[in-house]
Amino acid sequence: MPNKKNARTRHTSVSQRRQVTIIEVAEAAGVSIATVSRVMSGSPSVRSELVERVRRAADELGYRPNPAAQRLASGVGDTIGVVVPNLANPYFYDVIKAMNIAAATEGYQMLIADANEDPDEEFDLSTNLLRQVDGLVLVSPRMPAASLRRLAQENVHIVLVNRVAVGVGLPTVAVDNYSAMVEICGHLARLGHRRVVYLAGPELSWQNVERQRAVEQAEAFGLEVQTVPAGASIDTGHAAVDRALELKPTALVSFNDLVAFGALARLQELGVRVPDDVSLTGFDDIPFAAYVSPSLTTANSPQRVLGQRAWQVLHQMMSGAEVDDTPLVKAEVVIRGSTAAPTSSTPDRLPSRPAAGSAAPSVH
Amino acid sequence: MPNKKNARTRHTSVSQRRQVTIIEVAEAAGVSIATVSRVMSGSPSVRSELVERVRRAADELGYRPNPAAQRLASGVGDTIGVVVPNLANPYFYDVIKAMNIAAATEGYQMLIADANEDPDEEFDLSTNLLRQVDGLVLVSPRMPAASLRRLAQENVHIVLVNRVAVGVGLPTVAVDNYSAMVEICGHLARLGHRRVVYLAGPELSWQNVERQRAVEQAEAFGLEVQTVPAGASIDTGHAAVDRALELKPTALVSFNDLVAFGALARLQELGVRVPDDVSLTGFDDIPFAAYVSPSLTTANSPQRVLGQRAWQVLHQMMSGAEVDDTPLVKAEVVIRGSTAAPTSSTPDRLPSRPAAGSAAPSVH
DNA sequence: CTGTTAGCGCCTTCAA
DNA sequence: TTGAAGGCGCTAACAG
Repeated sequence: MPNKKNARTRHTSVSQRRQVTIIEVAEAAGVSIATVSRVMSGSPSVRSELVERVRRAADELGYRPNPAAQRLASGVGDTIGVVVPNLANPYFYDVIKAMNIAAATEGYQMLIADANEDPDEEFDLSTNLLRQVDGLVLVSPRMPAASLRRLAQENVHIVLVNRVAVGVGLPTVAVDNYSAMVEICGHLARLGHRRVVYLAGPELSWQNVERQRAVEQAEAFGLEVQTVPAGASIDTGHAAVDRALELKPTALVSFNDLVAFGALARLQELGVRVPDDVSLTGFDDIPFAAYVSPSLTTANSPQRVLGQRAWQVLHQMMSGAEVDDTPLVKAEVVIRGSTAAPTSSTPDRLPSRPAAGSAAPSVH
Repeated sequence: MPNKKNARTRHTSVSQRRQVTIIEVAEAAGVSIATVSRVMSGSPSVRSELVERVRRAADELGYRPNPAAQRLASGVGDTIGVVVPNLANPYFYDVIKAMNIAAATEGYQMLIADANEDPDEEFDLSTNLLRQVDGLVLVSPRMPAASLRRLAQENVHIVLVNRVAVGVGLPTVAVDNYSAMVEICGHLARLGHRRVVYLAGPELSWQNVERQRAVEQAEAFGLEVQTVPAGASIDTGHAAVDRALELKPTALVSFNDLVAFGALARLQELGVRVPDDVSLTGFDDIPFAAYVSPSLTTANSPQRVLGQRAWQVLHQMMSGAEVDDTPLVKAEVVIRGSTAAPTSSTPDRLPSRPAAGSAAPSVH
């Protein structure tokens, strides 16, 4: 508890009024606190006259139950926790937003934690949240399976999003990354591409593992695949391009859209044209993928569905229902302007200018 | 409390263990619960030998204090609430993320609520959150001043972000929208633009009021300004373009970047070239503004600073410190590719094709 | 420095 | 259908 009570600033002029408790309501209504409690929780076994009286007293006094007390007494609350690797990634927002809406519909609130792409922090935040929420959603967790297993042992309901962990016994909601990525590679192969570089995501990311597996699998289609480590954000994509180009690929396959954006910016700085000189693909189809230029060929990972389903599963667990193991969610490949057939004259030497003029976007 | 306890699914195989309480730790360590409490809260007045014994007992048993009980007993907690109009707007990401990081550094957690651009829900969510958090941040609230005033009366610390409300007595952290928008208009005027349409944001948004005020003020520069209502999201921008074009402007000034993105997409569908046929500006400089094509002229609203400052102010209030009224944060205008001098041949009739080929991004 | 003891506000048997 | 009373787990005086 980092806090002290009883603060006062020149902004808080009005005399702070204490919390209205159930006792005051009971007195005002001339009933016992038990009755008030019953009325507040909508118990049917209260004479309607009393219900009326209590209701009136309650909102005249502006009574609102104290959640901490409710939770302490009843053992349950109305909030769920969510841990994400990085709050700055739009991909997660859609998942979170969908989840939040679904949860709010049933009266639940959301405690959010940002792990900053750090697996250890992820675990710490999770254990911490565990104590105060009724359910926990881990979105794309990077923490090791052993950590997940420890969490699974705890007395809280947990669901995993976009992380399939075998032998952990946690229900999972995930996208079929593999198939979609195979399709993307197939698309490139059909266009006539041969040399492809995969701009890899975070090593510990299940999604990265799946996508990379697919890309490598694509060698069966005659693609020659090499991998360059990048990450999950715009700047890692930007930074990885130079190494990737040394391998003289005709196409760059990015871990996700953000990496692709970064790569695109760098390519433009270098004067390498997309898709004329090199094709580029993303993954996730975040809302901006359609608005960059050239618009990005990517795979539409249905975030909203994921979010809704995650809540649905969690809710099932919390209400003691049997949990359906949900199948992988399909991701649709979206062909846009950033991919095309390779030209015969793949540039063997690159332009030496470090950056084009004012048109070149700067990366922060 | 929407919840029931005691759920069981085929996933939760291990026998759920009860919460370890302070009593068990006390017994295991052979001390009183008061001592355990002291040790856990780092009180200096405990013999180091006992500290040691308690610590060992605590983590052997895996003891973690129950936050609900702590909060009930002490009256304070360690979580702050945040209400945003729309979680899907990237503008808010950075504000939230910065705030979250700052708060986490001091041991605070974040309860998030999405008001879905609905002022009433905003108020409800706020009053609800009020009961269970130690501080509340309202980001760009659209609710009426009267509602804010009621909230201000409550026994919680509140800070406003990007909403200046006079006579409400709530500390505020905000961007200087007005000056930046005046600058944007000046930029257009210097380029030689005369007829400008403002794609307005949400009516109840203070930021919109400020930006619109600035645009209208720009008539002093010789700009002829007309306003078309749009909103705060991509699709509202997309939808507003047709009406805007009827006014035959040489430049479109958008409420924010998202609206500009939507407008850009629609303009491209119509075959109207940016900036050749019409210039376009945004506001906020979200990370993607540099990556669309043409890259967007906009104003860099320093979200991170806002987030940090919001936390700083809130923290000051919560710790009873005097609150500095912070001055408006300056927004820098960023000139990019979407603005240029108007050509003499402003298209009087538009191309009739409803949409260009595969290059036209689709809006969802 | 340490232990005892009231509560914090509410829920929930258990009787009536 | 209602009320009385015992906790929920912890903090914070207050004694010693």
